[in-house]
Formats: sequence, structure tokens, C-alpha cells
Amino acid sequence: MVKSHSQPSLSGIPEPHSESMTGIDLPFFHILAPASREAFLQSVQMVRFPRNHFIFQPEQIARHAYFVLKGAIRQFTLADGKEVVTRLVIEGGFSTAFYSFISQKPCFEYCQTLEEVEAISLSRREMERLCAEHIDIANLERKITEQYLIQEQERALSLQFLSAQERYEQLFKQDASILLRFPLGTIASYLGMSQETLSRLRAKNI
Amino acid sequence: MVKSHSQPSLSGIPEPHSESMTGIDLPFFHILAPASREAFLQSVQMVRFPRNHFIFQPEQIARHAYFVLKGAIRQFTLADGKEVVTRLVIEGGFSTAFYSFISQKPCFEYCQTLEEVEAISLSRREMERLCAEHIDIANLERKITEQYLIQEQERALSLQFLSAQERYEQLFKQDASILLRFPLGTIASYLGMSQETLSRLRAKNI
DNA sequence: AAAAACATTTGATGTAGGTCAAAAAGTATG
DNA sequence: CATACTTTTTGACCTACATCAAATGTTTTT
Repeated sequence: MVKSHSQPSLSGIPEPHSESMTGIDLPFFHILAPASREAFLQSVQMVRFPRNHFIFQPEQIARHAYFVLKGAIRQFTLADGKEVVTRLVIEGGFSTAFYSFISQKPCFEYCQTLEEVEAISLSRREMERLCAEHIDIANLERKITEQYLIQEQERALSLQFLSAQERYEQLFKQDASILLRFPLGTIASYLGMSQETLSRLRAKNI
Repeated sequence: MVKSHSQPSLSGIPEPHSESMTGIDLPFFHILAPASREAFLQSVQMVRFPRNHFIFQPEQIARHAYFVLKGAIRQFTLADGKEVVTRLVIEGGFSTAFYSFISQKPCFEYCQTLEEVEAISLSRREMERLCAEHIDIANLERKITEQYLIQEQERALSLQFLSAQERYEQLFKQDASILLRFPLGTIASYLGMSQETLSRLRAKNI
């Protein structure tokens, strides 16, 4: 268990820059009834994390999920001292340690900002309260979870039977913007291959 | 796209043996309010599929999800004529082509019974209706989806960085009963390795 | 119970992609 | 702008696992 990152800030508790949310307009907002929208806004906060900040670390419980408005986050675990990247998040995506956020048990992954991040934060506790009181929020959360289920399923499938080359091409087609935002080693790990292999693939395909 | 299975029955529409559901007690039932429980029972049906029946096939839309009470199901796709097993379901699990069920777009997987199957069937349409009307059902479905999200995430992670040996051991620990219900080739494919490799692993570990 | 069909094992061989090491390119810092 | 640090590339070599093929074992059918 080696930490190989420069100056991690370890708090994990995003207090410093929290701001009012009045007037924010989110992509999934139009689905909600006005009352639900109002309640939702009451429950979330704007947060800002500096570059290279660790939002979560193993052993902590992921009490919040973040909807990223700006910046880039990578999530990873350590396996025999090697980083295994589990998720890459940029604008428009949710970042949290899903297992921990869902079960409220200690997480096993790191969640690190690579750029300054601006996000909307919702705690699991508030999420449960909102879902218990607002049926449209419960269904919105259900739909979002469904989308992530599909995404994880696709990821598993591509790791199961695509070659390194094919996995790279797939990411290139689906999400080329990701390739520009993260260092090569990070993308390689996310794709389940070594850095050297990804570098060679890239050279071959120009 | 080669079909390599004996006598698939292709209907996909489970009419033959549907039965009344009065008095059924499901594991997740106690969470629901009596009214929701009642509505739920009104919406589901008991179905039975014979051995080697294809519940779904590619191009079809998965209009139902099945909660398996008895029997075993394997789901797979064909990639260059080779079967890639995506999901193994026995008693207590849900079987559906998640992508298709969620999006109501054509599915890409086969869903085949290996034994006679007895299941509770819920259509996507009814599910949406129930979730729109009963907040506790919406939250129950959310929780179930969350569990499957975690499961898929674990599967992706193990395919990403565990060796064939380790993946086998993990399945052995977590779900040994699966190993007894499905043929070796099916399990090997599910674990992302060749049949021969799994056979050799098993021989080594006695 | 013999024949056919299917599932598993075992052996020989090939290869995609891993690891290690060093060079080259790019970026940050005093 | 020169030094240090990080990231990416390139090359040589190696290994885990795939593929192919044949033998053995097991279940189903007649």
C-alpha cells in the first residue's frame, strides 16, 4: 500500500468553499416537480476541490456523491502497490465510491482530483430523505442508477472479451474527450492494460 | 452469428403457464406497505419455462424482468461466433437483458434456461407504473438496481486486474453454488477465460 | 447396452500483452 | 535557461493464457 501522489490533502470533508445553490439549472432538473426541485436545491451544496485533492480514501465512508460541473477526477484502488483505475469522471458525470456510497461501508478506492473541481454535493443521508419524500426524485435516482448499471456492464463485457486494441478503439469512439483529459498511464490502467501497450497501440494507429 | 443450441423455443412471450400469485411471499416484500404489496401482486405473474428455452434473443426487446424462484439461466452474446457469457442466474436472482429492459431498445444477448425455470415476471411497463404510483416500490427498485450496479462493478474490476486463477478463486469463495449448477465451459466464459484454462486451474487446486 | 452426442481433460504449440530497463520528450522549478 | 522531475516511447525478453487437436469421461438416445 504505497501512496505515490504528491501532496494529497486528506480531509475528505468538503467544507471550505461551499456556496448557495440558488438559480442553478441541472440537466436532469426539468423532470422534477417544482416542490421536488426546491427540496433538492435545499439539500445540495456547491463544493470546490483543489487540484490533486483526495476526496475519498480507503477506510473512509463515501457519505457524498458529486455531480461534476468542472474539472476531472480519477478513482483507483491499490492492488499489490499498483494503481488500478476504476473510473474517470469529467464534467457531467457523477463521482463517488459507489460501493461505499450505496452500502455506507468503508470504501476501498481513492478518489482524486486531477484538476480543480467544481461539483454539486449530495449526501447519502439527504438523498435517502429526498427519495423517501419525493417520488419523482426516487425515480430520477433510479434512472441514474440504471444508466450507471448499463455503463458498468459494458465495461465488464469489454474487459471480458475485447483485445487491448479493441478496448482502446471503443473508448476512442465513445468518449474521445476522456483521452485528452487524463495522462496515458491512467487511461491504460482504466482500460486494463499496461502503459507501454497503450503507447504502442497509439503509435500504430497514428 | 451462428446458433449452436438444440431446439430453442423462440416465442419469448411467457404465456403458457402463467398462474395466479395470491399468497406468494417474496424476500423483499416486508419493506412494502400493504397497498403497494397488493398493487405489486396485481402486476406480476408466475411463469414457467421449459429446459433449454430462449427467453430472449438479440433484436428482441426485453419487456420483462424475471425473479427466479427455481431453475438456472445463462445469458450470453455471440462475438465472432463465440459465446460470451454475461450473467448466470439461479434461485433468488433477477434475469433480464438489463440494457434492453432499461432502455427498451433491442437487446444484444441471449437468455437461455438450462433447467426448467419458475419465475415471477414483471413487465417494464408495469414496473414504471408501479414506480410512478408507489414511492416505496420506486425505492425498492432503486435499491435492487444499486445492488446490481455494485455487482457489475466488482465483475469489471476482477476482469480488469485479477489473474484467471484469482478470478476462479473469487467466484469459488463468493458463490460456490454457481459452480455446481453450470457446465464448466459456461463458467469459464463467464470468468473471461477458456474452458481449458479453467479445467487446468481446477485440476491444480484439486 | 451400443451408439451418438456432449463435456471435460490433457498435451503441444503460439501469441498478446506483461515486465524491465533505458532513451526521449515534455513540463515544471529555482 | 538550466536542472530536475514526470510522462511517454522504444526495445528486448518473458509468461499467462489462448488455440488446436486428440484422448477420456459422461450423459442421452435408440
